[in-house]
Amino acid sequence: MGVTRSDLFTDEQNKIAQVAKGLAHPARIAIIQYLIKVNACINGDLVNELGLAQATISQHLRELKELDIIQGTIEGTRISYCINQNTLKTIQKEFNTLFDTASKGDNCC
Amino acid sequence: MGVTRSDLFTDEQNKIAQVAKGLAHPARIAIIQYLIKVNACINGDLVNELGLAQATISQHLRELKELDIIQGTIEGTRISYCINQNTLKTIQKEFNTLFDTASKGDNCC
DNA sequence: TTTATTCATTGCAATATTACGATTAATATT
DNA sequence: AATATTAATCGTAATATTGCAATGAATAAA
Repeated sequence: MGVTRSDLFTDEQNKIAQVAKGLAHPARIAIIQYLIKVNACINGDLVNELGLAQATISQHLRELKELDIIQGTIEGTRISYCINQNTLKTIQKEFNTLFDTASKGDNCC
Repeated sequence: MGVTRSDLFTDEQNKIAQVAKGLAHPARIAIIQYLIKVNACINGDLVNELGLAQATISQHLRELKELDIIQGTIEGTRISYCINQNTLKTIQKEFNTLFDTASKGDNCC
């Protein structure tokens, strides 16, 4: 065990959970917020900004990149990272869909 | 290591990450969706619905309860669970705040 | 060419999460 | 009282995540 039984759930449920997992670390929230603020930056900037080791930042960036929340452009020895606004908009819609249906029901117990 | 350095981040960043972590499992998404659909249900209903063991469902319910996303009312030997709509609305606002600022900037790299 | 800069990757240790059987506690039912 | 139902909790195993030092690869600068 220790492994999520994703076979038991719908693609939609797995997808939302996966995105939520991508947002489930304050460093990754901080990276997203910083990228929104400065539009684009490199790994080294985030190391200074967040105070985590370079390898750790790199790991968080990879996770965000795998979810297509950010993208990177090679510039010599540097890689310029930025937000993928389309993905973020899609995620926002998915969360809102989940939340909106809740406010329609009667209250409860 | 293996422990999140939450001291490095703002309360807001930690809070959003914590909520995201609560949503970061398909079973918990499924529980939320099911509760929205049927308004209220008990642990046993979710065991049948999701196909996970009773102890596992109980664990997921506790996590959702700790985040105040759901609440439970004791009814004899049963506990009736339901969505806490206020919390869900607050969460929705927090996520939208995070995402909305992103669409204002220039695109990027 | 040598050195510096930048970042991904690897390997490891510490901790967290997921899942479930077994047990316990509490209330209903007979 | 004895039994059934329901769900929390405990203990344990398997796996995932977090963090960092060290290394490697790639380009830039001297």
